[in-house]
Amino acid sequence: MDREKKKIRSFEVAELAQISRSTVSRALAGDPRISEDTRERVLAAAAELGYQPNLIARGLKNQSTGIVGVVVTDLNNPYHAHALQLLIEKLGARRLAPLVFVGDTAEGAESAIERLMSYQVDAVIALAAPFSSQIVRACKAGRKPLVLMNRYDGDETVNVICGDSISAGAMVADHLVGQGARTFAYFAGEDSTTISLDRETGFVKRLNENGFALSARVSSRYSHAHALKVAPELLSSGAQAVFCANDTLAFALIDAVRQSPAAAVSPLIVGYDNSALASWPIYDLTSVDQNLEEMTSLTVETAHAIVIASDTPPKRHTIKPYLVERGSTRIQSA
Amino acid sequence: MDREKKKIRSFEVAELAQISRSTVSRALAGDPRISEDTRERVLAAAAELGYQPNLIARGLKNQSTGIVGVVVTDLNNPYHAHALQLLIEKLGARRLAPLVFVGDTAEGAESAIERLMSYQVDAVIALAAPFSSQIVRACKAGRKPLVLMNRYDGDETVNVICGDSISAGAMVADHLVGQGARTFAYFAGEDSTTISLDRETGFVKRLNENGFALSARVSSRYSHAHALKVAPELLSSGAQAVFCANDTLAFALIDAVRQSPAAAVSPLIVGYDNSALASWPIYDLTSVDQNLEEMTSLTVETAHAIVIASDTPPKRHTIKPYLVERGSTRIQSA
DNA sequence: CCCGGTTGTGCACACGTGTGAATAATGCAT
DNA sequence: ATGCATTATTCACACGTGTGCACAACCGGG
Repeated sequence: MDREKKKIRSFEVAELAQISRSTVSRALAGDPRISEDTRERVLAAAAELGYQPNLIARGLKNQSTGIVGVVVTDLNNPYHAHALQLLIEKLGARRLAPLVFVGDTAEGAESAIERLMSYQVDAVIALAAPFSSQIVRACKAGRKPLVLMNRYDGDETVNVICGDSISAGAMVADHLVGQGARTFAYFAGEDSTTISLDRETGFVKRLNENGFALSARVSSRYSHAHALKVAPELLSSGAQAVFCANDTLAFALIDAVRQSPAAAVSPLIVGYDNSALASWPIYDLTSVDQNLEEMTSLTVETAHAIVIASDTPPKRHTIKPYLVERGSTRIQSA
Repeated sequence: MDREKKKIRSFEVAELAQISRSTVSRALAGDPRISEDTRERVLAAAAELGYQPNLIARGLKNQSTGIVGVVVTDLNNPYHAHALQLLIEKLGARRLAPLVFVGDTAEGAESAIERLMSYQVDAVIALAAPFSSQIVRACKAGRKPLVLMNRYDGDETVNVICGDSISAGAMVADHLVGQGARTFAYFAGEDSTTISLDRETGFVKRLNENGFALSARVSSRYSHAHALKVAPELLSSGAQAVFCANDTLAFALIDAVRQSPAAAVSPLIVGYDNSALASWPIYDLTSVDQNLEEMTSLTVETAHAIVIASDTPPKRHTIKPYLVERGSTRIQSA
């Protein structure tokens, strides 16, 4: 074996191809000024040595590293984990590399951004992150383009890719009314982000248009245990249908119904995120699918456009979600 | 506002502090040759300008970027997602930055490693990745130190941090015997990795030592849907206790019992990974906890040691898992 | 023969940092 | 005053790459 091949720089390739280093660089970049036969010779030499360009050096010279910072909050939430996976895959397809940080607290997010700056990332993607105001401020201070996914901020100068929560709420209202429900409740999450509120307002607005109103509203932290504790309060309202801000809340609500000593008939229940668990027969939960596939595609596409041309004007996109109907909103046979 | 602060290099700091650039570098690095008052002046200037060193340039010069490549397979598996989150947090605490790639296929893993090489990562962490042989080969070719987490390979030259699957299997056997079970089955996963097999051999060995044997064995892919389909075959064996290679398989088995028309008594069931869902009342599953907290700590510690001193000899560590007992292995009152 | 145009290649610099070697500054004893 | 030791600072180079500009080679037409 070639025990001592230590480092293979463009210099070694040039040496083997009997040619200057600049020509190697141009040949690999596809510069038309290089003749066809020398290009072939360079490619052969590069392949033989297994040359891989040093992207750190290239990044220093080009002032563009091809690294994209990704800030995420809680990977224990399967929805975030799935989104991150899709982002990583789609970034990779465009030859971008994701530097991932967890910012689950305000100062954590801020320090994550600072470190991303030090690594000269070409752009930052913030994934459903609270503390968006800190992130926006930090990115603006460092002149780094920012793409907010599923979070939006008043600022008009940042890119935003967002689900259409208002029409999702309306869609759910229509579905529940169509299934025959007449009294409605909303199981809210703790966060006061615009996105989360939009789901509720879209829901309530469409209910009103159909001549109905919200008869109960309970909010909980986004944990199964806590949601399970407050769910009985919601059930005591006797609403025939409940829209939950989150699949986790919906699962807890279903569990609460099952634990309830009075074997009352379950309300119709709709969740949000269409996580894997929703399709399991034990829950069989009707849920709103945010179309993460398309959302992440658009996010990466936007980030890529910025990396290519840094003067790309900020875009604001909206993704249409769709409803996946399952057993939890089917009229009970009994 | 300082609209045109454009770039702040160490040069600008030197200029403000009326001093040379080298002195700035040494002052920030804590070189004892720098006098105390000039150091203070440098720190003040750096703070005033908000100077953040360019880690790309530093990486080029020092031949050490502080970037660690992380290869993961499936973030939709909550166990992997949780592990990744812990890894990211602990790497950050040691001022290392994770460049994350998904290698869910053999050639995907290989290309991920190649890209990591191009970015001159200081080390590679492979997280429960199949195709470990390709990864080991690629890292060896690029002279990159590798830490395998929860996967091990015959190769003695790579670092390995692994759960003690054999003793976990024994622990489960003891627990089930103690709960009064007399006939046993194993619900296996599809993969033929040593780790997965060790769980079974540890289990069977301890059963034998106690005078029992395995009466049934069924294997399935690691998806809820597929496991649900093959579960009845396992149930038909009539075993009083089932050890599952995975929480996912255990959940599917529980679902299968519930769907079963013959309202037979459920066997005692034990899972593996202690995922969040296991603690939900609806499953209340006894499960083996691999102690991810400690496992990720040790993984990062090992990677860090390599970054500091690249001649650190390869270590092989084993983490003791523990059993979390819940309702699924409690003797039924009925 | 000379000159302008075309084509292919090489020289030298820049990106921002860390660091060995050299230099200036200072104290101290001769 | 001068030589020597110690200290504080600066000079210049290296890391590996891309690229503007100069330059060589060649060719054809006047």
